[in-house]
Amino acid sequence: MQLLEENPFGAFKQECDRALRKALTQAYPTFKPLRFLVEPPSNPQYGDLSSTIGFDLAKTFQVNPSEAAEKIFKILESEAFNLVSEVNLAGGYINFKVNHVRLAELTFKALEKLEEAYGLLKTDRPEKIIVEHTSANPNGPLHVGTARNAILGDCLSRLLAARGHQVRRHFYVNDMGRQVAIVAYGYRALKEAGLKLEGKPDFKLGFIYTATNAALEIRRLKEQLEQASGGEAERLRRSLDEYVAVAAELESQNREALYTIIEAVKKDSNPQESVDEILRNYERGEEEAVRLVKEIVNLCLEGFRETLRKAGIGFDSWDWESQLVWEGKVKEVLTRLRETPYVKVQEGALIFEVEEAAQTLGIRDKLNFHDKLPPLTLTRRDGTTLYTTRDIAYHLEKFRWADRAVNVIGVDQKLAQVQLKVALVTLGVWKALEGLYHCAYELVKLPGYKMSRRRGRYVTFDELLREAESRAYEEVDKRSPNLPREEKK
RNA sequence: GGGCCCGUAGCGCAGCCAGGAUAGCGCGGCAGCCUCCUAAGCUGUUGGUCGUGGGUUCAAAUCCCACCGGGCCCGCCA
Repeated sequence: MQLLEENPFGAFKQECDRALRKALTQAYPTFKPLRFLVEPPSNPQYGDLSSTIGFDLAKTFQVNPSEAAEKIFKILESEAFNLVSEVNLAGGYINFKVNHVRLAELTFKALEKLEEAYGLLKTDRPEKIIVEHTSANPNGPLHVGTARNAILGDCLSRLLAARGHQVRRHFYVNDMGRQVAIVAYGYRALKEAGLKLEGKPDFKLGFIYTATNAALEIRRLKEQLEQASGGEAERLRRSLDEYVAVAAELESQNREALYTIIEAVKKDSNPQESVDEILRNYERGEEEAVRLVKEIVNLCLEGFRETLRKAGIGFDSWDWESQLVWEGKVKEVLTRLRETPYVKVQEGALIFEVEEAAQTLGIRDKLNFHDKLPPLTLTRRDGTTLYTTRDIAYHLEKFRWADRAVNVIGVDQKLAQVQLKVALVTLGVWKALEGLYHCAYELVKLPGYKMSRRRGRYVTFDELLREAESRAYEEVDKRSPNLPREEKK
């Protein structure tokens, strides 16, 4: 018997449970226990496993708990046990003690047989699971927020794999966002000026992003200020001051690069439009835009990979958002959703009535969302798609292979994840109802410091790793000062 | 305004869904342990009004209600 060979304590537990069930069919044949009847007691002095069966019986049959327990206990006394060394009665409780000699013997045998796999109980029903995690925007280095995501996702993947599931780790490359287009704008300006930055690629791009964003914001705010007055002007001025401060900080890092970008924005008659143009051209698959954006995204991912390697985190697949769009998967989703009765056109935009869909499909109370579900905008008035719309296409792809898709994403995305689930079920992917799992985590908050990607204020994952390493070194050095330098890690 | 999540030892958390015995774990603190192989370790110990107040129950950290404190969401953003 496998349980005995691989999980001796589990066998002990099963033995107790079975004996109790057998006794129950004799003493209380109508009683139907719904879960495991034994659990570890609050205090080990009572035994190794314990059952509160007396109290459960007392409730259903209106009897005294200790009497009910005693009735069961009397039957157990004549039971021939293998791993149980002692059964005792204590009020409504029945406690079991394990035969330690036998258990130890079996445990050592199991260790010999399983070696490192000991204790990792395999599931009876292995599933194909895609864990999507990290998925950071490729416009700067990974920071402590995305680090939390990466570590969580990687741990979860390892646990699921250890359980015997078929796990694939995916990174969703968000290359169609406005943020990437902003980096592309600044990157192009530097390239045209023949300027090359030094350093780790994702850090370089992080600088370019923040600098370009600041330059664009400063110009936009100045233009708006010319026509504003009163409180509105005050608000704009405050915002402007902030970005000027950001620019001043960047100036101390790389003055030449910053001014090259500012000059480019100054010369541009409509820089915002230029950014949008890059975005549009990229979405269209226009050659030059594709070359530019792909170049910077690949550079950024190179930086990500280096950081993640240091943390021992790897991926099986890097899924590009653009691929979904260019292959027509997003269009297909829209076509199929339009055929459902839940999608309507509102002022030119395509709206998916999520609440209505959930109710009609009868999945409303399986969503764990108790407020009215707001509608989801699938396309803007100009026909362009939104993030969640592309995410629907992405998850359709995931579920072609996977039984389950786990998304490690911050709690702030809760609603979007529910909307995504409803959309998937609407498109007939019923396994998404149980299989799409949002592994939500709280956003990282640093005391007295507000992180902001746009303002270039963030603590990077690399810094965190360096800090962890140096603190570990310090600690080891303190405790054993005479060891050689290889004591690192 | 509506909804969701969180509040348990100095810090980080488990236990709550399916209520039971003296509320656990890690870190930290404190006290010990190296004339030989990893002390990068081990042993012991300290430490809690389970956010507050009601209610249900023989029994509440656990269920119900109210309140307090913190976070999040309710975009033609991602």
